[in-house]
Amino acid sequence: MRAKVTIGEFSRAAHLSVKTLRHYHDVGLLEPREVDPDSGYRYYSEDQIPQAQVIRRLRGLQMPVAEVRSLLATEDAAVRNELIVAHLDRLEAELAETAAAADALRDLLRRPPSSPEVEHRTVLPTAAVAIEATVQRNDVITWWQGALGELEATVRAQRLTATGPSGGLFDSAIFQEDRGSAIVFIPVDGQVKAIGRVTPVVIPGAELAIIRHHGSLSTIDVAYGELGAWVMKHEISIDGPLREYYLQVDFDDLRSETWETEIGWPVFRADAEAAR
Amino acid sequence: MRAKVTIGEFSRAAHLSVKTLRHYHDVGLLEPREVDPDSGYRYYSEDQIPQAQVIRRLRGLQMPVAEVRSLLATEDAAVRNELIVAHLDRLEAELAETAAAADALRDLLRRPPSSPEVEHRTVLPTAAVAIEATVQRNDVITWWQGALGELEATVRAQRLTATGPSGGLFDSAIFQEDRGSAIVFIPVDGQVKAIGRVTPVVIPGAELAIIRHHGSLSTIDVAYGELGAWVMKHEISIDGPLREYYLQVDFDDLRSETWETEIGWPVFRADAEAAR
DNA sequence: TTGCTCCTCACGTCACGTGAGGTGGC
DNA sequence: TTGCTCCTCACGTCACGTGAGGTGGC
Repeated sequence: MRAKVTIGEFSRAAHLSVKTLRHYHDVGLLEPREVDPDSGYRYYSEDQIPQAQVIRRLRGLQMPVAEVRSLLATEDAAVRNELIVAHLDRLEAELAETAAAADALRDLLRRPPSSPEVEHRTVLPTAAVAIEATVQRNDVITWWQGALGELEATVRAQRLTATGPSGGLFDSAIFQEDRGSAIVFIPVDGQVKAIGRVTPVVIPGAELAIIRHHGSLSTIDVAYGELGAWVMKHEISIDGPLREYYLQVDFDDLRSETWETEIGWPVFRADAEAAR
Repeated sequence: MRAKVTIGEFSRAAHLSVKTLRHYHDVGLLEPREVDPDSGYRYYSEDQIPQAQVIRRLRGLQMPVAEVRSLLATEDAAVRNELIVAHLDRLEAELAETAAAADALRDLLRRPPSSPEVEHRTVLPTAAVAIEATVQRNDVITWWQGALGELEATVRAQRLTATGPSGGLFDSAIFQEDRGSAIVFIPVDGQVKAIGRVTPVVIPGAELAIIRHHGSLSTIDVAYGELGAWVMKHEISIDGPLREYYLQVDFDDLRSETWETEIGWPVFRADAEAAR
């Protein structure tokens, strides 16, 4: 025995508003079992309630409607559950991120205003193995981790010798337009075979203003801000990719306090300006 | 010495996209220090970077733009920091909520499909002390906790005797339109003085289909669904407020497994239908 | 002078909510 | 029959992103 009920009644049992149910019909997320062709009245069946509840739960956990829909289209219940659990795991990681960001902000508020120590450096062209890609701002960190891992594996496999710390070049467009070119590299000596995404390159030389960031990468934006302010104040900023050098790393924990990172900002006439 | 820089350069140092900076100008969240009246070019000052960074952090923590703006308008730095810390605390509570919701969903997926035990009950009109209000869906739980607390305090203060478990009446509109009337009550004997929000009322009688929900209130929607499906299937659902009775409570922890709650759904002709 | 940077609209996105104006069902 | 429920537009909200078409500065 299966009853058809109006949208209002279904709304009460599913704990979804009438407006929301109509919206879910429009976008094909939850279709009423029957629609009266004359009146347009939607009729739901009592056995659609569990479905509606799962939708409500997933939306409550910020899963996008499109994702919920494709998830529910999955026939195999086991696969479906796996997808949900995968989302929950991602969510958990995000929660940890947010909690860390909150901590970082609390720290920031307590931090005394520091006068940054900025150093000038002339960097010469350097042979290296590198991975390059066009990345979205939000994907940078994930991409960067994977790419550095692949580079290190390649260096080990080909028995190359690193001639300096690993680093990265980040196109301004990544910050200005949320999308741009990025390169990570490890300087090496000798003959390199291109494998996978890894290619031999020469990292171009540059005049850089350099600041050192101690600790978690989640607060590196502060160092960027200090360095940016400094080069602006001295009116020596020029266009070009921003650089990072990873002096002390801990790839297992990006929020570890053991990280030591240098940030380089392209400038001109370093020597003349340094005397100011 | 204070330099004026273009939007693009400021963007790199602040790690905010050019589009975002223009948007923040439009909505008055972060105004450039200077705007060229001819070209419309925006010029930022290097000393605006810390401000931009705080904005970026707060937005990263989902603080609405309007809230960020009013926060930054606060002159007193100590007050400002307090507001931020308050937001972080709220956020933390939300994170815990989300984590619990994720757990609840995992449970839901593991739960075997139960055949709900539904009972019919004729409830007689009952004298009670009560608090009533028009509530938004999102505020229901907060309101409900406060109101029940106030009721209990009143019962103790006036040395009244509870004649049954506390309960609530929730207008359908709360679920159907996200906003409606809600009442919480404690049945009592004897003379009652109206104090604060508390008034003496008679809770109307009703024919109810009742289901019992064991454990955390965060999964009570499942019980609502089961009960709703049951009354729909038996075609005896009628309009009227949904009811709850709190048999075992633990106000310190809404997610405690010790909660015992009855949900009542208005129905008609309970006896005739019960025979089906 | 070229090419890059900056500008202003206007519209799109996401997941609904709001409200007007009207009809259907018990 | 009344009043409640349901319907369909069309537009609003929030925080930007996208893209067209055009101008300014080194």
